[in-house]
Formats: sequence, structure tokens, C-alpha cells
Amino acid sequence: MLETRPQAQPEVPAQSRRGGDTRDLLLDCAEKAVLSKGFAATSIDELISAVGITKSGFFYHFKDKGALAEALLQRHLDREETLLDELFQRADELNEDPLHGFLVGLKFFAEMMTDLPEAHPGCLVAAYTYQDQLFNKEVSDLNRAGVLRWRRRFRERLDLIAERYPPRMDVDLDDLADMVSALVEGGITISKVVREKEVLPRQVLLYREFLRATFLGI
Amino acid sequence: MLETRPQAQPEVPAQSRRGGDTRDLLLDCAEKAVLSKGFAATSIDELISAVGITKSGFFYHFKDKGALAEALLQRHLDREETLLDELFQRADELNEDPLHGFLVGLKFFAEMMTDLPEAHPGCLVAAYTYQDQLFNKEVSDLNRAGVLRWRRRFRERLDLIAERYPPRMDVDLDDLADMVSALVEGGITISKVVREKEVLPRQVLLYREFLRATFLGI
DNA sequence: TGTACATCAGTGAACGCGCGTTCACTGATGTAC
DNA sequence: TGTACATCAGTGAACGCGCGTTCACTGATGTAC
Repeated sequence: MLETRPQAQPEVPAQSRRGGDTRDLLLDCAEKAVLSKGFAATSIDELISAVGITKSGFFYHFKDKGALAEALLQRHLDREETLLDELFQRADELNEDPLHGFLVGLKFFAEMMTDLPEAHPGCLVAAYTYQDQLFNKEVSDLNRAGVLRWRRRFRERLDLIAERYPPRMDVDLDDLADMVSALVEGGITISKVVREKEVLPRQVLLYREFLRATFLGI
Repeated sequence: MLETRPQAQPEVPAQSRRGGDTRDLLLDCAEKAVLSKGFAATSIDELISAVGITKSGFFYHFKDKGALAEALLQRHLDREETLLDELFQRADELNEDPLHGFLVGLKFFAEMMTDLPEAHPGCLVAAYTYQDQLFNKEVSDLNRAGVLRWRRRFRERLDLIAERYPPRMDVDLDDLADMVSALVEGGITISKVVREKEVLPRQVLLYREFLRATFLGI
């Protein structure tokens, strides 16, 4: 029942690569694999044969499989943060107002989702959450801190907005902040399940519409 | 790194149970395990020792591990449908109007989520989606059909509502229907990650607020 | 500029354990006549 | 009411394969003097 598709061979042989490259390649392959079949079903063997090193080479880079999990999540959280930071900063530069900056940022975000070539790759947060017991406490805490950081950051932004535009509806701003995360995680899941990549960007745009109504009225 | 907590021993020994009971017990244990650590990390050994039969006994009930996956998802989808059917039917009986019936139903739904004793158990849809490659096409299709059925059913309901209450915002009704699924899946994920079970019901209530604004204005 | 040593990025062989699966068999209950 | 057979819900032993992990070793590059 396990339908393991063979991974592509690496273009560059192991010898002519530097160590950091090999490590990153391992993480790239692991990310792809974890997102499509989960962490437990991702074997070290498949990663090393995709990257072109031996098993002992893997254990040079990661002390055990758990270290791979941790490095993978950390890299994901870092990248996500950088990406969204740039995106919302760019949106803010186009617009002085915190509300309109956010609205433009959400539009950028939805466009980015739409432009991704294949169906959306998915998010490690959900993938890890549903395999929680496999990981040690540090990994779970890393994941939790990641989500809570977004709550805090969106919340700060919403506070600024609410100062200038008193909300027309009775909504809790923490809930409104969490809704971004929930809708992204859920949107990715539903996109994957129904195999329609438009679902995720459309949900983001719908959230944007609700946000506008909350602060600007209908 | 695998932190496998021992499952509770069954109260009733295998001999004094009927066959259907044992099968259901296996499914119960499997559901719990799959939700907390994923399908691949759930071993047949742990299920049989929790239920109190031998490994061959397991293969009497399921021809292989894939059959367990299929039965598990099918049971989950059936239960979910029955539960939500009853819930929204009960809400409709209290209110003639399709909008207010829906609003009351969402309130019931949120209350149900709140009243669950422990943190929310999670949803097999997301758990399966992030382990897609492990399953055969029938399982993926089952999952997909499940989500699409909810899109259709909520959409029908929203059509009825929109007939009576022309929407005040420019929203696509399919998106609005999908948002329920996305928010539930995402809400469960976020609830689990941050370990706050209130997140899910609060997201449902926030959706409810937006729905009210869409059809009734602010 | 040459030599000595350290570090980096791996190799290769072996390990034992747990996994899913198979197969021949069995004791208790149900049904037909 | 008794006997024959069928079905249900398992048992017990064995299978081989793949998994994560360890350990002693190595060839290429970097650095100190």
C-alpha cells in the first residue's frame, strides 16, 4: 500500500558540493517527503539516495532523525517569517495607513499563493501537529511559539487599525488575528484534499473582505 | 525519540466480547493513535495489545493496514455527517428562517466544541491529508468527496439564505461554504498547536459574526 | 615554501529490533434436519 | 432432542525486510609555523 515515488537524482554529485549544500538538499528532500506522507513514513534511506550520499553521511549532518525534524521546522518558521515580513513591509510602503497596508498585504499574499506553479506545497505546522507524539517537547514548543508569534504580531497590527477605525462589529482582536493562521492552515488542507489550489487564496481574500467590513463597514 | 505512551487495557477481555465490538475497539484505538502521531507511526502491535487480541486476530478483521485506514476514515465521515445533520436539523426546528437556523446551528456547533471534556480530538481529514502518499486512491477520493459534500450542502443552504437576504458584500457563496471546512480544520490545528481548546469554537463564532454581517448588514 | 596537524564531509560494514503479513489450526456458538 | 456441519472470532509460530543507529576509518581541504 505504500506508494513511494522515486525522488529525482541530484544534478550535482556529492563530492563537488560543499557541506552546507548537502545539508540543505537533505532538508529540501525531507520537507517534500514529510509534507506528502508524514514524518514517520519518510525514511533516511530515501533521503540519502535522493541526495546521493551514504547513510553515515546523513548522521554526520544530523545526530538522529529527531534533529532532522527540529532543523526542518526551524528552517520553515524562519523562512515563513522572512517572507511575510517582506511582504507586509512592501505593502506598508505603498500605503501610510495600517488598515490599507494590511489589506494590500493580504492581497499580495493571496496573489503569491495563486502564482505558485504546482498545487500548494502545504505547511509543516499542520504536518507536525498531526504527528505530535513523534517529536520531543522542543519541537512542539517551537511550533507553538511560531503560531503564538503570529497571533501577537497580527494583534499589534489590528490594535493600530482599531485605534484609527473603531470596529463596527463585536469581534475579539485576538480571534481576528488567529483567524489568519487558522484560515491558512485550513485553506492549505482543503486545497490539498479537493485538489484545487485556488481554494487557499480565495479564503485569504474572503478574510480580507470581512476585515474590510469590520473596520470600514459595508 | 518515539515517545509511545501505553494505551489503557480494555475493561472487557476478548473472549466475552462479540466480534463487532472488538472491531470497533480496534477502530477507536486506531483513531486516537492516528490523530496523535499519524498513520505510519501507529503500529498494529500497539492496537492489539490495547484491545487484548493477537496479531492474527487483527488480520481477521482487516485484510491489511490499508483496510484499517479506509474503515477508519469511512466511519469518521459517517459519524461527522450524522452529527452535523442532527445539529442543524435541531437548529432549524427552533427557527423557520434558513439564515437564523444556520446561525443557531453554528452556535450549537461552537458550544459542542467548547463542551468537549479534553482538548479537541482533532480531525482525520487533516491527519490523512498530510499523509496522502501512504494511502491508495480510494482513500484520497473518499476524503475529497467528504469535503466536497460539505461544500455542496452548505452552498445549498447559503443559496436559500441569499434568496431571502441579498448579500451586502461581494462574496462567492462557494467560498463562504468552504470557509466552514477551512476554519474547522485550521481551528483544530491551531487549537492543538497552541494547546488552547477555545480557539476552535471562537473561530466558529467569528465566522458566524461575519455571516450575519454578510446577510443582515452591521 | 614545505611540513604537521586539524577539521570537514563523508564511506562501508554491521547491528538488532520491530514491522506488516501469512498460514495452518481451534474452540465456541449458530443453524439444519 | 440429538447430531452434523458451518461460521465466527480468533490463536501461535514463523517469515523476511527495512528501519534507525553505531563505529572505525578516510581522502580532501584549511591552517599554523
